[in-house]
Amino acid sequence: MISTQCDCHVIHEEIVERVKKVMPEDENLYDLADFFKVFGDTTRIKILWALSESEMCVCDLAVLLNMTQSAISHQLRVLKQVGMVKNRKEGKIVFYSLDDEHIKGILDQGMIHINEK
Amino acid sequence: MISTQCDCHVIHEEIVERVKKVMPEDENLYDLADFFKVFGDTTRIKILWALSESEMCVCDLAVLLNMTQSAISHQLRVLKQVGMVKNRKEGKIVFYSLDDEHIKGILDQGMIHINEK
DNA sequence: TGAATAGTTGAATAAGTATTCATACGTTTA
DNA sequence: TAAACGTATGAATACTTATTCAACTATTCA
Repeated sequence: MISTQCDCHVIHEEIVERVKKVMPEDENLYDLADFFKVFGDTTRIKILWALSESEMCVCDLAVLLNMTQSAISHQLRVLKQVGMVKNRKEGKIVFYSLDDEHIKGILDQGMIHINEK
Repeated sequence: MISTQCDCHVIHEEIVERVKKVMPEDENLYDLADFFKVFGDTTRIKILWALSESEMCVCDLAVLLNMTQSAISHQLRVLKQVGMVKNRKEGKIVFYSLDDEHIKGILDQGMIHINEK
């Protein structure tokens, strides 16, 4: 037992029990946090936003974001691992594009939200 | 100029220019990443999910999440700073609740998304 | 007033992560 | 085949951040 620092949860027992029942499984909440974590980085946000507009190669993205190819490549790897982008090879050039039709919607909704605040 | 490692962006100049035009301001994208970053932590996700069900005091949350009051308190501070939760005091007890009606919708949408994958 | 309770806070620690650098890989072209 | 190009990758570094610990505030109650 970690948290027995105070006793008011005994008084609020009904509330705590009720909330406990509607809480999703720990594993799902962990996955959910991991999902949002991907959007919690400016570089990845920019890459996703760019790709929502057009397929682009690594070099294009590096120029667009004014960053090194290496940094972009590392982040593309993260995005591919979580299934948000896919790629195709054309000679030496690797073109990346979105692999999830919900991405733009999520970005848009987030943007609407922060503009409301 | 950071990224002049390759030249294919010259060939793709039209694409890069077009994407550049639709990209939101850097500041907005930074804010957007910060917004999602809040959801990118299991503890905060759990707190938000719990509060979406019921107002709760710090102690209740600590018991529910099996964490120390201190850890919960620190995260509640973060959530309050970004305007996601508010609190009211009743004697010694501080009750927290959601201060943003979109939170539950965003959590739900995220959950639907990861369950689809 | 003094002890107990609920919560907050600052500093320290530990864990995670974004970028850089150097290098390696695969493809094209001279 | 050698050089050049576009990309990927591993290790190192620097930075961020979640939790813990100890101390502190504010409120209640005996």
